[in-house]
Amino acid sequence: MTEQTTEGRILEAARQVFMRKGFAAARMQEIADVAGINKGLLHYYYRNKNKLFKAVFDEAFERFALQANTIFAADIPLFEKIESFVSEYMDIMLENPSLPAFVINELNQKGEEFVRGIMNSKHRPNPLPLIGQIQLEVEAGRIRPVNSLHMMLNMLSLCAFPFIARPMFQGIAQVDDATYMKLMESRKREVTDFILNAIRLNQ
Amino acid sequence: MTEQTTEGRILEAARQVFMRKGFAAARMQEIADVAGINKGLLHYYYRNKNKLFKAVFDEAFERFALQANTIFAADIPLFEKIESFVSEYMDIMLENPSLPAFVINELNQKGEEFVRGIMNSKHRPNPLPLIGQIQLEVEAGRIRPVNSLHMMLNMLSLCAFPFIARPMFQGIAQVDDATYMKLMESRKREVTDFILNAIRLNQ
DNA sequence: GTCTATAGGTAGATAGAC
DNA sequence: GTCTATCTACCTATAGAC
Repeated sequence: MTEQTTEGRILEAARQVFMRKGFAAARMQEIADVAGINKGLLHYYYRNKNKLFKAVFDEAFERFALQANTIFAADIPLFEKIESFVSEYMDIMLENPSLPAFVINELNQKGEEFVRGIMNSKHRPNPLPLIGQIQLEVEAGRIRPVNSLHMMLNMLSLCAFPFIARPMFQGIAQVDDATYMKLMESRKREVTDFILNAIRLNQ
Repeated sequence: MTEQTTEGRILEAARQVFMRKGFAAARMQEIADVAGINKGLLHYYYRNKNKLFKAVFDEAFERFALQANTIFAADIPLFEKIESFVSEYMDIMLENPSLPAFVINELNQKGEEFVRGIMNSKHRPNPLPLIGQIQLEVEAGRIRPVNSLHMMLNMLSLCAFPFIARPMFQGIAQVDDATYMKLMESRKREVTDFILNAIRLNQ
């Protein structure tokens, strides 16, 4: 799967290094080493560290936002939507376990300006369709009277947190990487049931 | 509330800068400026950047672990424990909103060695009492048959994630700092109900 | 396009005067 | 204890040969 073009190999190497170290601790030299090319070439393709980082970050962020928005806006019943959100969202993270922490960390450390730039991009997350749908179900009395904003936050929290807090979790639970992955796999069913039970009315 | 001793003012300044920028992006010069002292003094009190950072991080981590462990091990019924955990844990974070993201970010970026050191410390988080208690309730048939490890993860996720993902959340929901804080305050009740409803048996 | 060499700037840390 | 001055190392970025 190694990229063939130099530009592609640089981007792939940058992904690795930026995700592991974060922007501030990442070194252009290390990216060049991982890519197996000379440091000067990084500046030939991407003028400076910031632009290289932005290329990596934007791609990572959009992958998440796009997938999420597709599910948020899908025209299916709420319970099905919750199930597909949890399952599909956790699948993306399982394929790319360090991506969520990377995005969150950088949003926390870069300044407000950076965050504003991201949030004004075309592919920003837009949970409004889901929030509206939850509200409708509440008003129709078909689920418990939950606050729709908090409800959406709950869904995100339950899916994403275990990946973001992975080092802490593995440290506490004393599990190796393979076990951790299996736990995340089984978590899809567990979280779906948890959410559905929380909002289902007693029949 | 300004610290009187020089050492105290250094530590307070280091807290501010490290929490906002993270270890790698934090500058000793900025810490000195915030503390209103000379850069050389930082090295007089704390030999180097690493030691100063460790002083800040350890204190932050232990504050969280200690409070959590107290609740985890309390000898009270599960439903009360959930309620007090959510309420008290979110209170700590409300008093110190950038602390959870700081701890998580650094655990993600520093190497395995660092994480191992933290997790072997005396005051590491120990959720075993809570996990055992959940398991007992399940076996006794008093709550739904949830997986106790995931259940504990759910509690942590619902409380901590909104603070860790705060920039993203505020960006998406377009809310200012004051509104955000009010939302987190109301979230205590919302999350408690959410969890209890998820595990309560239909009577 | 890709390399070598190096400029230019900055960070952490130390030495030594007061 | 606190400051000034400075050393050394490293990092980003550029210039220029091939």
